[in-house]
This record gives sequence, structure tokens and C-alpha cells, in this order.
Amino acid sequence: MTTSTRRHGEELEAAIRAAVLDLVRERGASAVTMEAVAARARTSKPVLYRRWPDRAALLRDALLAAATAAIPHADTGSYRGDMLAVLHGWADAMTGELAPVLVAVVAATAEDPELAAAFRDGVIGWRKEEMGELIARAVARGEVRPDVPVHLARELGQSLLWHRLLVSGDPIDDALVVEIVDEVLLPVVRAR
Amino acid sequence: MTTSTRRHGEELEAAIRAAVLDLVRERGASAVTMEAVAARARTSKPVLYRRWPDRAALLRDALLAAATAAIPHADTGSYRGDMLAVLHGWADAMTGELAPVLVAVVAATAEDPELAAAFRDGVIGWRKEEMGELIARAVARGEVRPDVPVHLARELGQSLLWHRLLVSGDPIDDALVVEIVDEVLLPVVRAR
DNA sequence: TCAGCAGGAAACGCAACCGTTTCTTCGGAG
DNA sequence: CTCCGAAGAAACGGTTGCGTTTCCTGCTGA
Repeated sequence: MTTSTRRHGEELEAAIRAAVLDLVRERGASAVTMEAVAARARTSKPVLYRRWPDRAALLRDALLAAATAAIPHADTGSYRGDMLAVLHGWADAMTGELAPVLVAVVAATAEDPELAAAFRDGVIGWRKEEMGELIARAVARGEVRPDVPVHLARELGQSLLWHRLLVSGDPIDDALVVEIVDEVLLPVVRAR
Repeated sequence: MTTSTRRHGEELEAAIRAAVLDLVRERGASAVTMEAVAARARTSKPVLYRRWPDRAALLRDALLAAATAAIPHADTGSYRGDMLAVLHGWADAMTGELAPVLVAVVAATAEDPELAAAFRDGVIGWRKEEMGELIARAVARGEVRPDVPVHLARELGQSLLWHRLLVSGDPIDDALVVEIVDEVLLPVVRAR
């Protein structure tokens, strides 16, 4: 039985963060009230306030932790393989359980400058570096022209996926990823 | 003096919608309370409730009206010219006074399915058609290969701009638009 | 083993905002 | 000119969520 055992430290915190994400998924970020989180995690408000100064900090922490875990990496040996792997990773995140969380992060960004800064420095900044290295490897292998506009190439594939997730609402699937790589990324990146 | 004149009908409604947008810009969508809107528009709550059933409806209405007005069109006679015009239009919207409003629309979409549907059917759907026609004209002129993946090509440029506005926070300017057209759109669309 | 820290339950006062009601006053249509 | 509908001011009760406090209890680590 896990029931009625009093949780501590790391275990308790994980349960709280999970409760936040559950609420985001089921009823949106506005449903993440201190009361609701405490109830959902079967704990109490003072426990929350002992760890996070206020509601915004808790939401920020839980969302960022989840988003960070979602970033895909790849080093398959070819540009096409790397890009397929990375974009499949994003597509999975954007179609699975994490999708509402990713949407919520961006939405919350609009009203929480601190979250915006952390998200862009941490999550997005890290992703930029990964993509930069991926492209550098491809250039070194001669698969990608050396004068490719890196700042565009490294966000092109993800942009299309984010656009569908956030703006158009159009479906995302594996066929789309392949199409993006073969019809968009390769032509852009190929020597002319 | 405009002061102390009692406004009516269309004029009053416009002032209310403007008040909503002002609040969104200055203090975020969560600051759009019925009290705040009434105060800002120098009117009273019953006036609001006479026109909109609740807070969500008012916000939805004001945001959608503003977003709809932002959609750029173009028919310059060339694919490159059309795309430059359309993307410059978006870039202007995303860097000017409308930027926080566009962000707020997408953010609000996450918690208001009715707004999401209206935004995607209306604003985005309309844009898709415009872009489809733009591409069809370009195909007819022989500037674009006939087997171009239209569903990708028509959202490619905008995706990069939306991604910067919503996700990465990276700057948007006219040089970027030119680069997108010349380095991304043209290579993708050109006969191979 | 036992002291004390941290978890958990309950209730608190407070503030904000909802949507409504009442009443007064302006101004536009006939 | 006058009448009626709409504008505007003010206050209402009700709800919700904040962040805090108090108190008890069980787990953990010395």
C-alpha cells in the first residue's frame, strides 16, 4: 500500500509537479490553483508554500521541468537522419501527453516575463545550440552548403510543427515530418 | 470637448473594444476584467453585459476583430513580390502595436475552445485560402513547380514569423523577411 | 529510541471579480 | 417638445482563490 504513507522531499515534490501537469492537461493552466494542486497531490497548501513562494512560481517550475525533458537530440550520422529524429521527437511531444503542456508554456509566457526568459534561455537556447551543432556536422560532411543561413535552417522544421500546434491546429504526424525534411529542409540546405 | 458626451451604439462599442485591446497590451489578457474595461472605456458594467453575455465573449470578440484586421493580402504579379508583401504585412503586425494582441489570441486559444475554433475557421482559414490562391497564380505563371506541397508552402513563411513571436522571442525585421523569401521559400518552390 | 522537523488538516481574513439590480439622467427619434 | 430607450453610477450578494496561521501527527535521522 502506498496509501496513507506520508511522503517526503523529492518524492513529494515530484508528486506535486505531476499534479500540476495533470491539472494543466485536464482543465487548463487557469485550473492550477494552490487548492486544486494540494487536493490533487493529496497534500496541503502549507506544503506548497514551503517550497514555492506563490502560484506563479509553482506553475513556472512544473512547466519548465516538463518542457526541458521534451527536447529531442540526435546524432545519426547524416543530416537527413538527424533531422528526421529530432523532428519525430518534437512531433511525438506535440501529439502526446505533453502537447497541452507545451501549449500552456507558450501561453503562460504571454503573462509571465520571468517564465518567458527562463523558457527562452533554457529550453529554446539549448535547442538552438543542439541544432547549430547538428548543422555544423552536416556542413563538415559536405551534406549542407557552408553558407547556409544557420539561424533560419536551425528553426525551420520546428517552426512548422509549432505553427500547427499553436496557430493553425492542423494535425501533426510522421508523414508530415518526412515531408518537411524532404520537401523543405533538404532543398533549402542543399548546395545550389 | 468630447468629455461628458454620452456615447451610443457603434461608437460606444468601438470604444469598448479599444479599451479591451489597451488592457491586453498594457497588463495582459488577465487584466481584462469587466470592471477594468468599463473604467477604461469610461462606461459601466451594465453596458457591457447588455452586449456580451460574459467576460469570455467580450475578450473573444475584441481579439478576433483585431486579429482579422491584421491579415495581409497581395497580388503584385510575381511570387517573390507577393510573398514579400504578405510577410512584410505579418512582420509589421508582429512588431507593432498589434503584437501583444496576436500573442494574446494564441494564448487565450489554449483555454477557450470557442475562440480557438473561431480563430482557426475565420482568421487562419481565410489566410490559408489567400495563400493557396497566391501559390496557384505563381504555378500558373510557371514560377512555382506544379507539384509543390501546397499545404507546406503556404504556411512556411508565416511559421517562421509566428515561431519567433511566440516561441523563441527572436527579433523580427524586414531583413529577415527578405531572407526568408530568398533563402527558404524560393528554393523550396522552384523547379528542381 | 526519541527529538524534532516536516507533512497534513482546517480554518482564517482578505481581496478581487463575477453577474445583477436599482435608480437617475442624457439624448435621439418621432 | 416630449418620451422612451439606452447610458451611466453605485451598490449588492456570492464565489473563489490567495497566502497565512494554528495545531496535531508521523517519519527520519542522530
